[in-house]
Amino acid sequence: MSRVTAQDVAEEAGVSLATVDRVLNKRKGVRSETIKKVTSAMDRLDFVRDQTAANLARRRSYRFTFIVSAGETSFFSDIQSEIEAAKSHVAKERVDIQMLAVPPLDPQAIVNAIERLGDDIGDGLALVAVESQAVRDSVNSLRARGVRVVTFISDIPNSQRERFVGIDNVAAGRVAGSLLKRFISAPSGDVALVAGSGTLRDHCERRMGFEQVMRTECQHLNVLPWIEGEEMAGVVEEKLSQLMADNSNIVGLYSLGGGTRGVIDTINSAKQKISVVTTELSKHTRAALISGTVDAVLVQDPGHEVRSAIRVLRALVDDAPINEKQERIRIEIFVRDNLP
Amino acid sequence: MSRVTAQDVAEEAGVSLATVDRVLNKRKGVRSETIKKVTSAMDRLDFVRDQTAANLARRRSYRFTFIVSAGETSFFSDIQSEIEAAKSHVAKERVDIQMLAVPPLDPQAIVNAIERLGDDIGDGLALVAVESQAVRDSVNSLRARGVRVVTFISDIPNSQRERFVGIDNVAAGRVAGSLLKRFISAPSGDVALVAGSGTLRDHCERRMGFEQVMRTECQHLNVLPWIEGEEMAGVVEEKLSQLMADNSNIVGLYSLGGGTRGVIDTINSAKQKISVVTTELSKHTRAALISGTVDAVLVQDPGHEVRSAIRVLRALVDDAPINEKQERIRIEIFVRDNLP
DNA sequence: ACAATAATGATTGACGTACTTCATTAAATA
DNA sequence: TATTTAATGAAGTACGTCAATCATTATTGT
Repeated sequence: MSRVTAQDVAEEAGVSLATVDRVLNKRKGVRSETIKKVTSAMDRLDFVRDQTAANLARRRSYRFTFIVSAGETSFFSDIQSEIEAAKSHVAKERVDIQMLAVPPLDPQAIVNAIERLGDDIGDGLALVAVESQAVRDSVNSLRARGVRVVTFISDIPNSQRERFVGIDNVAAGRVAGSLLKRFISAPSGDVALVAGSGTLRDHCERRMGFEQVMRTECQHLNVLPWIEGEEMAGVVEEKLSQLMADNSNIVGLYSLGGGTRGVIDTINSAKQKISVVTTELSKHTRAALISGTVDAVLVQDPGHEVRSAIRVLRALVDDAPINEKQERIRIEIFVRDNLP
Repeated sequence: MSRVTAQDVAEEAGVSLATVDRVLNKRKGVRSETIKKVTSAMDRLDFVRDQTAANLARRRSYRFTFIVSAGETSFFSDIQSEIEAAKSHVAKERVDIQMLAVPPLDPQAIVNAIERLGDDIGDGLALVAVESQAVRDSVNSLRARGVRVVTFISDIPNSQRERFVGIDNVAAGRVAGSLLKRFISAPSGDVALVAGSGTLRDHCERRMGFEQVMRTECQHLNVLPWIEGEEMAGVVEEKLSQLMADNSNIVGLYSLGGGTRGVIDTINSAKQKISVVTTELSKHTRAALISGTVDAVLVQDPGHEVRSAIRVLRALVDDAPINEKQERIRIEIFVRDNLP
């Protein structure tokens, strides 16, 4: 009925509790045949060590730092509130989380933040990375100090970060492309592309994926030069209305980053029927989905990403296996009818 | 540096550890003003009780039972292997899980299984429900005995189950409808509907959602009488080829349950270009997505559902709050480019 | 065969909370 | 004021594992 304890294993194996403990924690000073006796007893009894008791005894607690962009987009404020929510939740399990918001698109700000934190950074760092050699170096030196590092939402390949928690942005772009391909029923026409900034890796990757599909599978569609909206609704609105005035045959649009509100406003006041795919669930995109202005929204779930980053960091610290299926961040597609 | 303990709270509040404990566990015999002293001390010190230590001291362990359909569909074998995987994972946290597979579509089998288990069912049950008064009664009497019950994948409304872990099937049907609506570029035509069995609540609900959208938004499309495939590829194949022979203008198809393999085989050997939406990620649907036979697949993630059911049961036993966002099961849409 | 070394046993005190018992003090009632 | 009742304190044991210490055996090499 009650659980099998290390004491039970000791009795079954005919050794002392101390020896079982030595085996359990891989300490030296046990003959290999004794180890075998103990492990086989564990198998027979179906022993699983009680992780909670172990953590308690080890007085292990985890301290993780999140460094995120302080951008005023709804996506990053969602991320921040998800971190806050997760923080109070995992506090019960001896996990302590601190969050730092740094100016967006500023590699030096990240480096400085890491510098300033010093050892206070704790056992692990989840970082919304910006591609730059300085950040890469900073990450690598953290790893050398034994701090576990995961990149978060935006990756830095070729660094020693141990894992990337986020979506495959090239694939996201491809999804947008193949959805638009199916949504557009016109035999030919132009497709507009609205992005935030060319300096953001994830935006570039999405664009790449999107154009890949357009080029190879949609010869009947012509992708117009992209609009850089600088994440500001006003700028997007101005540039996009200009583009639509110049091109009367726009049949599709993919908005792959910030500034989606500007896109929606512009399309709403236009007369053409355009198939639209955008990014991020916000008040505006939801309303646009429901009204039919937008056909689909591609999303990465911030809550899932935050919780996943924490679980991954914890597994890294514990040298425990990672549940790949659980930690894969999905590219979610929302249409009007599966809105949460 | 180190965590705040109940002892620290006692000192801060100027009371004894015993009193803090009484407050913490809501035991009686403490004046309300003393309670206030203690809780305010907790706030000041930012105390969070260590759940792991608490569970250890309480010698609380959880025992949950899963009763699932033994159907040979890939979906249920996925579910079963996810339960197995979760089982070994949560064993470390004093959660013990047993799984029972019962013949599908058989209410009596469920009732008998519950009967036979008796108290061995443990603290909670996750049940792939079949609608029937006997099952409803069985669930209700479990609840009366203090066993926490969640329905799983398929719900029994009007029972005393405390929660349903699964997707909104009506919404799933609507998603299929609004995707097909966008995918079909022909100005008019017929739409085929393939289901497993009319006795399955989730299939009926999906059909309802689908027809809702078709009726209200797709007057140009004509939904043909549905095909009941009884979850067998052969039956589906036969009936569907007949249907396609009789109706030369089929432009869309929604396969909402089992037997998807038969659908795919039939379509592959047909010449028409049909827009297709199906359910469940399997070897076959993946291949069909990649080859372009199928345009989109609607999925509920079995791994997420299993883990969610366990977390929910645990929260119910602990009287802890449930993280609604985390536990909402999504209707996932897969196209060729976001396949996991 | 003897010392030197390696392996094992026995014991103990954490870790932070739960829960009980018994003693003590304060407040409410007669 | 005496007496009952309620509130609080003090102390201890338990949960299952970790980790350290010291004593006791086995197992080596010489």
